[in-house]
Amino acid sequence: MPELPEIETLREQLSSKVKGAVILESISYHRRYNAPVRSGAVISDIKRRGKYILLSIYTGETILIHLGMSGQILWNIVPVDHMHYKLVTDNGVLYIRDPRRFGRVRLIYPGDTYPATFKTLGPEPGLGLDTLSSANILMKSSGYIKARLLEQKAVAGVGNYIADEALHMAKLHPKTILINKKQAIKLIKSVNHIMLESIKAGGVSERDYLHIDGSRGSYQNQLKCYGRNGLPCLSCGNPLKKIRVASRGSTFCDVCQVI
DNA sequence: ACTACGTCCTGCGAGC
DNA sequence: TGCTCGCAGGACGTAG
Repeated sequence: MPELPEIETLREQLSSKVKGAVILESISYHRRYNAPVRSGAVISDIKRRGKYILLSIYTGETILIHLGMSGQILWNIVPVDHMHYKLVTDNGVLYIRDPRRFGRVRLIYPGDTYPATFKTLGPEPGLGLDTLSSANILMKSSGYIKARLLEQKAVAGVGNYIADEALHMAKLHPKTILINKKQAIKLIKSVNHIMLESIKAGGVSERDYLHIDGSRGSYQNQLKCYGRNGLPCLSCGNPLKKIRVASRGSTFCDVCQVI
């Protein structure tokens, strides 16, 4: 959390606010969140890659934002605590609140290298996703299937809830190692479907995640697996179980989801 | 080149 | 009631 659907929702919401806005001040309250952009710089565009938000500036710099697991972006709402960054523009103020401080803000200059994960990041989800290509990437990787999804090489932006939901939809146990092509394609299609549905619902506001106006997403109401440990599986009624896979909590149905 | 693991962090709920 | 403990979890640095 926040995963790709949450970040995409924030990007959409910020788009009309920041495009063309003139930056007046960029203030860092913690070294992890720092983008020393000069006053007067104009934001030309807002993009997203995986779970990153990229604010492009006309002169070529990019403000790179990652929200870690508890980060929030608020527009014209001053956080009461855990405020680590503020971007003042002539159109409003962008605040970053992040209780666990796993997030990051940095300024990329033209010619600078992006974080290492950008190199291995897989394709973006969407109606045009090449499911066969992503399935092949998934089949070439090794280890537990849950860990392989979280590597984000087959599809970018997968986090823990999307991985758990997709594995449940594709009826695969998180500790599955061997999968055939049919299973791989089904899993990729599940990932893509869940991401698109979650974007439609404005993401999951289960814990920290909020929209830029402080309102909540609603996809948490459609989760069939994640966060439902002990509750009945919505497919078969069997109580869902929780185990640790790749150092992460993994909720699954040991009747529906087989290795 | 690859994989695996420790690190960063605070809030909250479980258990004693 | 009040304490401690463990978990929540994405990305990155480093070790092997």
